[in-house]
Amino acid sequence: MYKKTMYICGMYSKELLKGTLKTIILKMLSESDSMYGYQITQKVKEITEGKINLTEGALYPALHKLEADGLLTTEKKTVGNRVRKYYSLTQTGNGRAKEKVEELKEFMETLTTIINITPQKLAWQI
Amino acid sequence: MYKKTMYICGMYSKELLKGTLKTIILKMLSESDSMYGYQITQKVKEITEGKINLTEGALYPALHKLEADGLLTTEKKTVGNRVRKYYSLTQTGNGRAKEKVEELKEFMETLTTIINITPQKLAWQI
DNA sequence: AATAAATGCATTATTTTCTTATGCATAAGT
DNA sequence: ACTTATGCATAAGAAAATAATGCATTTATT
Repeated sequence: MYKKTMYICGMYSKELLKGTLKTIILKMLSESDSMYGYQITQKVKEITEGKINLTEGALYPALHKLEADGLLTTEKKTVGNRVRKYYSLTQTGNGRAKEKVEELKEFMETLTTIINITPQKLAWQI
Repeated sequence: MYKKTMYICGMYSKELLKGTLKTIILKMLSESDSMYGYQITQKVKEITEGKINLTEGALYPALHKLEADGLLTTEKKTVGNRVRKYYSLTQTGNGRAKEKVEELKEFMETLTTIINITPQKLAWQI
């Protein structure tokens, strides 16, 4: 039996993670020379204290897409008897990583303004 | 001709908005007795200074879904010759709104920790 | 007066993206 | 022996958004 106990993606409503996956991947890779898929999931889990668990079904397609888009390059390394596929940012990918992180920051600021509005500020009708 | 110049959804990468739409809707409604669809789009646009423009194709299905889930009730009002469909939170919806906003806040905090990590903190290999 | 733009509802086809489940394979712990 | 962890990956299905429609009224512009 090769039953695999897959974590559901994160402790949050999974919905929220949508759209942020690629940014997270790019950010992780921008902080390291290279990482392999499983390593990314573990590192994200560690940093977020288990709050975000990337699923493989989401991660690998995303990595492949980023590679196809020329943002990542890959290199296979055999460690012991295991093959790891290391991903690293291309020059383009490095630029894109910065852009995406900036974009996410701005978006979070905007969301904050929505969340912080008080009934007073809304207390008028169009 | 009834050409409609629809805005692309927001100035941000549309991806990011995914998963946050319902939370935004619930938050807006929690600050007002009732709002109609178009009003929500305009209010969000105003608050975010044009950075988030909700599209109708996303908004209305989301509103209908929230209503079907018992979080919203609707009431049609005729203003002039126009019919507006006003949405307001049910008691359940009010509770859910608070939950979703809290969840979003926590998620943003988690994202911040990812974004703020420095190369130093990552400078080790698994 | 005619035209364009804005206001207001809504649906549909398509695409994107994620979840869930599956599959194989090795290593390490119990 | 069996389970858990490590490591890659694909595929079916669901979910949610985009983009494009459609209709009708009102307001602003020319």
